[in-house]
Amino acid sequence: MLESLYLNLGQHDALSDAEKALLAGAMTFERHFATGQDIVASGSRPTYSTLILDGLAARYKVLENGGRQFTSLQVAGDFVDLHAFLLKTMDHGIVALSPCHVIFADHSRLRAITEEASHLTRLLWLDTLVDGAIHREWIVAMGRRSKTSHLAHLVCELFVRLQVVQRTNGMSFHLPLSQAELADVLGLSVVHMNRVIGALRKVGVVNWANHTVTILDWHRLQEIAEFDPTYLSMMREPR
Amino acid sequence: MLESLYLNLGQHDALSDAEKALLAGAMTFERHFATGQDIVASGSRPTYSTLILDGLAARYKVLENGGRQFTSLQVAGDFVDLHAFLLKTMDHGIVALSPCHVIFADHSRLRAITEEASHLTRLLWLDTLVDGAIHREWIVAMGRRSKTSHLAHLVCELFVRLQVVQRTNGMSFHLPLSQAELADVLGLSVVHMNRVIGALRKVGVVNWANHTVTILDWHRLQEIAEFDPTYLSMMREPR
DNA sequence: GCCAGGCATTAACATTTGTTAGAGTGCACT
DNA sequence: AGTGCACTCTAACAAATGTTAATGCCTGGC
Repeated sequence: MLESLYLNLGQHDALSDAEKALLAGAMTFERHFATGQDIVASGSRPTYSTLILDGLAARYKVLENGGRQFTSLQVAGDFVDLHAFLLKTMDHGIVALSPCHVIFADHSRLRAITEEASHLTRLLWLDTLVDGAIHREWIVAMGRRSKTSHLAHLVCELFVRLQVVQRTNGMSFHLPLSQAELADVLGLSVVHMNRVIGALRKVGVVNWANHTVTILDWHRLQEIAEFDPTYLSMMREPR
Repeated sequence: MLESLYLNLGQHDALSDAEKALLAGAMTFERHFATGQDIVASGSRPTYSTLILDGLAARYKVLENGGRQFTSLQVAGDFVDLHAFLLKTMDHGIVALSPCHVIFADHSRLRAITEEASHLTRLLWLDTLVDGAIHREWIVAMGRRSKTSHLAHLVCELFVRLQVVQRTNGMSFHLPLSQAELADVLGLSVVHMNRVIGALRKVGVVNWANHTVTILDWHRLQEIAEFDPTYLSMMREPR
């Protein structure tokens, strides 16, 4: 059940069986969310953190003019709101972008982990630090990359992250995002989003149809994106 | 010496004297950096984390075309690279934007804190989570705010953060950033940065001269920015 | 099979933002 | 006082991006 979490945390450092048991023991009940449903509401003060077992979700903020911006995409094995364990109040919402199967980890049990299992605590902390590293990469992409490069970077990042939790299929992966939703990731209008996707298709490095992305030329895609996976900390080493 | 750190961490939850002593015990030597010097190099693997005692620094990445993007601004009381304690490898650089007085905290002693002081560990973790929350707010600003609103938001954020560590003077604060550097924060060209600053000046909510920002109409500035400080977690509560 | 609704795509035009170039300003150094 | 330099500010034009609107395609419900 928690395989994807073990794969996600375990990519950074070895996870012992005892630690896996502690994580499993922190879990409470499961739940399914339909596409478009809010998994966590902005302004709420959750007493548990949500782990995605399967599906795609996103953090987002909505502005007064109605504009929406996604600040992260979350896949299987990701805690969507582990930060709320200490931040307490959600300053943004989390929405299901596909049918999502999730399980909730109780904050009081996470707290017990911080008191009794320092190595596991560091791994959970690290998980939120990688989140932050991804945020920084998005800031760079939004500020200084061309839009084509930004999109290419997103494809690279998602491919690598999905590969860790075994949700890729060869060089393909499922990306159930409409162009309007993608526009809310890159901060573009829908029309321009369409142009940018067209441009990336035109260079021939990806095939993008039916919500499935197939990478045709990984090397060239990585070049266009200037993608360097260092920020994902995928090296297994003592933490 | 560590007053600004105590103020920064202590805004979220009470810091005991014992915890202050643990923090002080983690510190090793101090150092001064001149404006423009790199405090931490991209790609390095530091064995200590850097706390700013005074000055302004920034995290940044440089792209192949020479473009630079700042991903955060760090003020007194901030650890600029606490994340490197667990991420290990720096995927970005940190540069001094003013003369910086810093002190280094040894990673082995931080590790000891995670093993012996769970509440303090949570506060340090929280510190990095607030970092992440600020990143998300920047993503929203870059993607969906007008440039004027983005700039106004930055001014609000810096004012509030500097107030916590007592680096404001009434409604003024020192902001030693050239327009070119500011452009690397917002992801704009220098020319357009100049236009945007002009626009914010024109509405009359700030006075901006000699690297000093004075907020003339806080209420209106906050409105332009749609600034909601929730993300900074400034409420003191058990963590 | 027909229809309604969501989504992708394109066109025409408006607005924002970037680029290049140059003028003005203040300050450190001689 | 004169010079050089970094920074601010402006102008003119080019390129990127947004807006509005329309078209076509697919799919689920009937």
